[in-house]
Amino acid sequence: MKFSKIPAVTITRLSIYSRCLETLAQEDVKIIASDKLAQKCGINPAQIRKDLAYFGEFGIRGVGYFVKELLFEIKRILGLNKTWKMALVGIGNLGLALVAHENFIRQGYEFVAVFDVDPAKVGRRLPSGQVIHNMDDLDQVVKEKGVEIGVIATPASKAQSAAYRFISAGVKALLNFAPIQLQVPEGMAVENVDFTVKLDNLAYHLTMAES
Amino acid sequence: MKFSKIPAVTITRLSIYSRCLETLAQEDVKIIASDKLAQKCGINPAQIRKDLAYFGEFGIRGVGYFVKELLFEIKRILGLNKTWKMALVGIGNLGLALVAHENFIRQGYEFVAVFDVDPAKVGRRLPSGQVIHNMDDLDQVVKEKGVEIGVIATPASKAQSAAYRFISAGVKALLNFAPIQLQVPEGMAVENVDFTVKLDNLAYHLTMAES
DNA sequence: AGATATCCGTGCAAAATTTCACAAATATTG
DNA sequence: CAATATTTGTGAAATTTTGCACGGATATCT
Ligand SMILES: NC(=O)c1ccc[n+]([C@@H]2O[C@H](COP(=O)([O-])OP(=O)(O)OC[C@H]3O[C@@H](n4cnc5c(N)ncnc54)[C@H](O)[C@@H]3O)[C@@H](O)[C@H]2O)c1
Ligand SMILES: NC(=O)c1ccc[n+]([C@@H]2O[C@H](COP(=O)([O-])OP(=O)(O)OC[C@H]3O[C@@H](n4cnc5c(N)ncnc54)[C@H](O)[C@@H]3O)[C@@H](O)[C@H]2O)c1
Repeated sequence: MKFSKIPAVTITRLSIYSRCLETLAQEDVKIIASDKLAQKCGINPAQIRKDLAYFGEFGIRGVGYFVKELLFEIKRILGLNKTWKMALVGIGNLGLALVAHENFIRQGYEFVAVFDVDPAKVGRRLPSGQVIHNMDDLDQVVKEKGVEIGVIATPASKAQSAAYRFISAGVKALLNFAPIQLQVPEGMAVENVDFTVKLDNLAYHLTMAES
Repeated sequence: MKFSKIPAVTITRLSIYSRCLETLAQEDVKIIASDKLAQKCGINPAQIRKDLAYFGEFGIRGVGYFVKELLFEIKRILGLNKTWKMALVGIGNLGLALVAHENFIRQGYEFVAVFDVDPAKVGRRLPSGQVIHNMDDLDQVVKEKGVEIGVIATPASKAQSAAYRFISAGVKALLNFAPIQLQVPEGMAVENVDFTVKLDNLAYHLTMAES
């Protein structure tokens, strides 16, 4: 496990570069310099070069980077040269939007199973094809389908227990939409998506700007 | 404008502390030490004290912090002693979930208007009460209702134009759900909520953990 | 009351991250 | 082909952020 010393922000930025490069590739841009890419991402150009330097040399001096090649390399680094299998717990308002979102599959992420406790929902088939499973079947279904990433979209009060279910089924990565800090064993990867934190940042900024 | 030297991460953490303190208040915990709070948030206790020190002294040595008092102070710092008025553009799958989310109002954020281009949607009233406006009315409605935060949930290709609309209507803060980097004038506050970036982080972690 | 334990606020050092600036490599121009 | 212009990759400096460790304030125990 060469966890080495690569900063988490670097990974986050790689993801942003990848996004940007995808757009450029669509626009049929062949080559791009770190300056231009930096401008597009709102990031310092030296930063981009430093980030890439953790993983190798991908550019040509005096020229720049081949868009497609760099995109391919970044995706390889991030592990996006495969499709990751996700399962969702809590198919409410947000869960439905997530499962319906067809961009995920294009990015290499697929919902292979969904779960809920609501008896009115369990057993129904979603427009995207998945049948809503009972929570009792989580362990079995997760193992059967080889789920790698667990997505939690239950009410906050149920998120921790949902996390435990995933953990004991052997899932090693969680994406949590509930506004709580999950307690997980060492070695688990947890990412929180928290809209309110972002809103609070905006509120602070607006409040400061006034004074 | 005393933008001072307060790190953005500090603001983000304040938001997390506030979340945690709210839970504690509900559990009727009166007093908490930085060590305990730190544990709950997965953060170093000195960090918490440092963060708070930017804004004043809120604790009592040998005792800790009064939960309710600290919560109040943090909310005041973040500017949450008022309700912020938001408008949403793009009432699709995600937009519907956002508008339906009743936690926002509890946290001090309210959707006072929603917009879309789809003629089939414009004019309809949502269960949460708002009528879907045409994009042409954005400028007027935003000014009329005093919208302070613009939320963008359109397809990525339309997000920049939606941003322009908000900007020219005088909105100073944007919450962007589309997976692109918005170009905005100096002084605007923009926060991106990007699920895929989070997923990419998980994918990287899982890929590394294997080797 | 004195001794002991707890815990905040903060100076300072360490660690992490960002940015600069320049050599080296490639391209272009006259 | 030499001179000039780009642009990467990277060491070193600058900046930011984190974490330690301790003085001082408060509480508790004997
Ligand atoms: N909707 C949003 O825009 C939004 C925004 C920010 C955060 N969130 C967070 O996302 C989560 C989901 O939000 P939502 O709006 O979809 O809520 P919701 O109430 O619409 O849906 C929750 C779903 O979880 C299911 N559920 C409840 N308990 C469960 C359990 N123990 N196991 C499995 N499933 C269970 C419910 O049956 C329901 O289908 C919440 O934590 C919310 O705070 C949502
Ligand atoms: N649904 C998700 O879970 C999810 C996840 C990650 C990111 N996103 C992003 O959020 C955004 C919205 O996603 P969605 O799933 O709700 O998409 P959607 O297609 O369901 O909804 C988009 C809505 O925007 C409206 N719209 C289109 N062009 C517009 C314009 N010019 N002005 C105003 N409104 C316009 C459409 O009529 C539609 O109602 C997208 O950028 C998407 O990439 C969504």
